[in-house]
Amino acid sequence: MDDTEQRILDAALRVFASEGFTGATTRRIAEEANVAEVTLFRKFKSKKNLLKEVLINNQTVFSSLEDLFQLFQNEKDVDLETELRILGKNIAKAMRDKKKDSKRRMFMFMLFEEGRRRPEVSEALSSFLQMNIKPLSEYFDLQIKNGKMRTTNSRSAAITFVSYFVYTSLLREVFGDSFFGEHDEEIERFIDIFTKGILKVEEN
Amino acid sequence: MDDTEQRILDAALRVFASEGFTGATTRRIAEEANVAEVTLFRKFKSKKNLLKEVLINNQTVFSSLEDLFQLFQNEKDVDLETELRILGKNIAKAMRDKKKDSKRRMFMFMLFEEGRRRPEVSEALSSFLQMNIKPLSEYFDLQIKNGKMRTTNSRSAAITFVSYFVYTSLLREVFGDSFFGEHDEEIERFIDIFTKGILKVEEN
DNA sequence: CATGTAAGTAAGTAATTACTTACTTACATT
DNA sequence: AATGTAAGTAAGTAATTACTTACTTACATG
Repeated sequence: MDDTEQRILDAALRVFASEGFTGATTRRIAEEANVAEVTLFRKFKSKKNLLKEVLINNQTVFSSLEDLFQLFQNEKDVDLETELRILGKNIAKAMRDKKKDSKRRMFMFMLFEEGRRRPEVSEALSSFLQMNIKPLSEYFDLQIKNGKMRTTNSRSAAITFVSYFVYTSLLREVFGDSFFGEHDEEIERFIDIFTKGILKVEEN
Repeated sequence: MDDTEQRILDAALRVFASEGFTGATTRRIAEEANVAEVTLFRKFKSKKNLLKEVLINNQTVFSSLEDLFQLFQNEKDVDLETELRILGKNIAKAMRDKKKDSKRRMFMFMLFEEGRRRPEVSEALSSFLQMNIKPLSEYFDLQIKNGKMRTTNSRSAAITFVSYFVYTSLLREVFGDSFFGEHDEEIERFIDIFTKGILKVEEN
């Protein structure tokens, strides 16, 4: 809505993401937003409240996974493995491409730290995570119904899937690409395991 | 070695874990260790240096996964799924039981945050993660050789396995047990997916 | 032109915090 | 008994930080 407010919110997201909540200073946020520090306090009473507003401001944006799924819901003739492979690569691509997304991921990560101490934060974080896991669960339920997926707990499958992407994107953020090799190949291997499992199947 | 030093190191681990590096104060650490603040500075020049020493002090302790594997290396007649199930539950148990471990996990988690800004920290963290992933990879390589596991990239398998436990233990730490249900059941379901995959297998 | 609004400038306050200095106490070793 | 060592006490410094107050400037609207 308000240009100044939005600039402060954006700057806060960036600074919180890179410095953590405790490490972020209101001065630095104000600088980054090109406003006087006092303006920040006029608009958002306190630093704590600013964090809360950043959370509210980004709630819809955070649920980016949801969009990606809409691509798939209707096509019933593609096999599941291919579909997941495409999905995985899209997620990875979305993570890699947008610099803004990197900030958002780091912000989310900061929320984990902060959430341990502040219940409001952990609540917001929880609902965000549910937002990612829920559509994935529903997608898996659909696949089970369509007979493409064996009967497993869809939520567990979703958590397993999300675990991998959250964890590896975290590692990439901290260590750069040195920790593993090529992004897409790594994902291929994960999808292979996720779909087919690691067990050797006896051939009859 | 030195009782006082060790008490400070232990206290630092706890406080860093619960407050983060920036949030932790030297006063609080000193209190927690029952020493005068000045003693802390005499022993460990600076707060930064204290973090470094905590890292060094806990390097061996962190590689707890390694111990768990020694249980398995020799038994060749147990099937892989059962073995992994037991391993998974042991990891979960180790995470749940020891309060000290909770602090260590949170400390590790703090390192992720801090590692983005301090290369020495991310280095230490990296070598710790390798310590967990490496024995697991080797274990998988052995299973492949023994014909119990199909040929996949063992490192990818290890990362997938570790992802799940890191991510879920993180969630449990932040949200308590409310986020998912019973620990052991959840792990059963993960192992089921990890070993057999989610795809429906055509029956001939 | 008058008034209200959104923003800035400048200065400051009170608390916190990493870290220091100077001196003291308690204890162990020679 | 003398000396060294590890620890404490007390006080303080310089910087930072969240947040406030008082006043000013620029602009838009009636």
